[in-house]
Amino acid sequence: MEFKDKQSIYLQIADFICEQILLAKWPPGGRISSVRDLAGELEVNPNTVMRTYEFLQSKDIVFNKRGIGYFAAENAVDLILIYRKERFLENELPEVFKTLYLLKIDISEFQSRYEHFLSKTDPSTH
Amino acid sequence: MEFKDKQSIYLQIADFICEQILLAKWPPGGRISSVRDLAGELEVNPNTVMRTYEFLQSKDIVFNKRGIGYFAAENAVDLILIYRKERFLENELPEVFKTLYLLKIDISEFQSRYEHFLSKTDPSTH
Amino acid sequence: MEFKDKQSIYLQIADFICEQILLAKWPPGGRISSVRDLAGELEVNPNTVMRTYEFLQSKDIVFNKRGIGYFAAENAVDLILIYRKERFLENELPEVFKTLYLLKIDISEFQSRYEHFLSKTDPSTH
Amino acid sequence: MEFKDKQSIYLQIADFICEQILLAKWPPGGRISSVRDLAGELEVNPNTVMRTYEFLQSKDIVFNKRGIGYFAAENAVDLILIYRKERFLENELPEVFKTLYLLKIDISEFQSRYEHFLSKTDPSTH
DNA sequence: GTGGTCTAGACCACC
DNA sequence: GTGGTCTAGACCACA
Repeated sequence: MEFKDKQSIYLQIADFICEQILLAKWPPGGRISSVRDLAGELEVNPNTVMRTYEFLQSKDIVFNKRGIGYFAAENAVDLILIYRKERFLENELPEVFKTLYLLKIDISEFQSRYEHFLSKTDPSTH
Repeated sequence: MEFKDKQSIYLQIADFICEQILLAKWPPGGRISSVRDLAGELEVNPNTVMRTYEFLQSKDIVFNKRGIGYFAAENAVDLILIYRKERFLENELPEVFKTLYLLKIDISEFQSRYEHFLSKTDPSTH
Repeated sequence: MEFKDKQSIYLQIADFICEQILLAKWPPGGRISSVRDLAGELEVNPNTVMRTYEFLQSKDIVFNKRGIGYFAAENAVDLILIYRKERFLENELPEVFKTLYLLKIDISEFQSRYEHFLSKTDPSTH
Repeated sequence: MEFKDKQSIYLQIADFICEQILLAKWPPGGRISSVRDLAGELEVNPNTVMRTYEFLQSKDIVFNKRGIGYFAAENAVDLILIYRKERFLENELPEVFKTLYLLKIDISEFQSRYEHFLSKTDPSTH
């Protein structure tokens, strides 16, 4: 996994984990990778993964069983959707709207670009 | 002016200045606020504004007349449009698409929210 | 049985066993639950119960007959009282006093809460 | 400052800071020690203090001004009182009551010990 | 094996 | 100067 510079690695890992859960690759209630395993897989320091897990635990998206490991919460999908939707609608979307407006990008151009994106990502919809 | 945590203050100020120019509130070729004035107005350290001006100068959007002050470039609007459009299409838009997809936000919901945004921002279009 | 995060599980089980003995639910000199049974009942790993028994054995509160099982010591009640009283007066009480002082909780409030606690726990005193 | 073994250092530092604020030694709204300074003073690693500050920030007890430092929140005293009172009433007090009951410690003995504690801590009340 | 904490030291962006 | 992040490596308690 490659990381971007603009955001801290441990938050990028958090987003990655949330996506795995949203896409049902990691089942709610199930055990998730151990700190050391995930660190090895992503080629980062275990402390960095630890930070990610602490962050997600503070949001109740994952929880810990002592000596056993971390687990995705049963309602993890809902919590992630709430958390990301809030972040998106409150912070990101207004910025996008402002930029569309300032750059005079038409909604139809936006739409056609989105359809192009979809056709690459999720061919099943076509 | 309030600043967000996720992005550095000097870049947020740079965006603010670009918007003023795009919206024709600060005319191309005209003198822009002095470092000291703008710092006082935005309640930030003058060094921070200085950094913003240096950043914009490196992009040729503003220039400096020694001892007099900073001025918006004649072609500032074009430069800003190029700069922001590139940033938007390359970096921001893919993220937005991914989020729309993950959160299952429909394009029609996006569109109606955008129209609502427009009606608040620019009543002249209605 | 639910366990708290702040203290290790095997010590919480030790306290649980001591309470059973103090409350005369497990008679001194009598056989106590097998490691396997108690582990099943509390839904923990047998190793964890094993550790509890070893800990209590090191304090002479329980002892082991090889091949038969664990037994509460004849003088278990006295030992537990000495052990817990020491821990309480030396460690816990000073912390409680400090908190009462910092939070400005009056002794009368403390007392009324204690009476409420007693009326729930041990109705025979009323 | 000396630390106990049973609780992690960064949480002990958090309690220490809260006490400073409760005792009005660190004024609400005022700047608190920088990460490095406090680390040097307490003779711990800066990362450890950093963790404390992150923890307190997550509870809104302190906040950060970028590049300037950490500040105690204006309503820090209230937040600390709420936080500690909740922790005390929900977790610690029931344990104390149970112990008083199990060890058959009389409330009058508790009270006299508390008065002795007060006379050492806060002579002004006598 | 699991997580949790701490240290040491580095580098960075930012004010 | 400030905080923020990351790495490396160590040690510990716990299951």
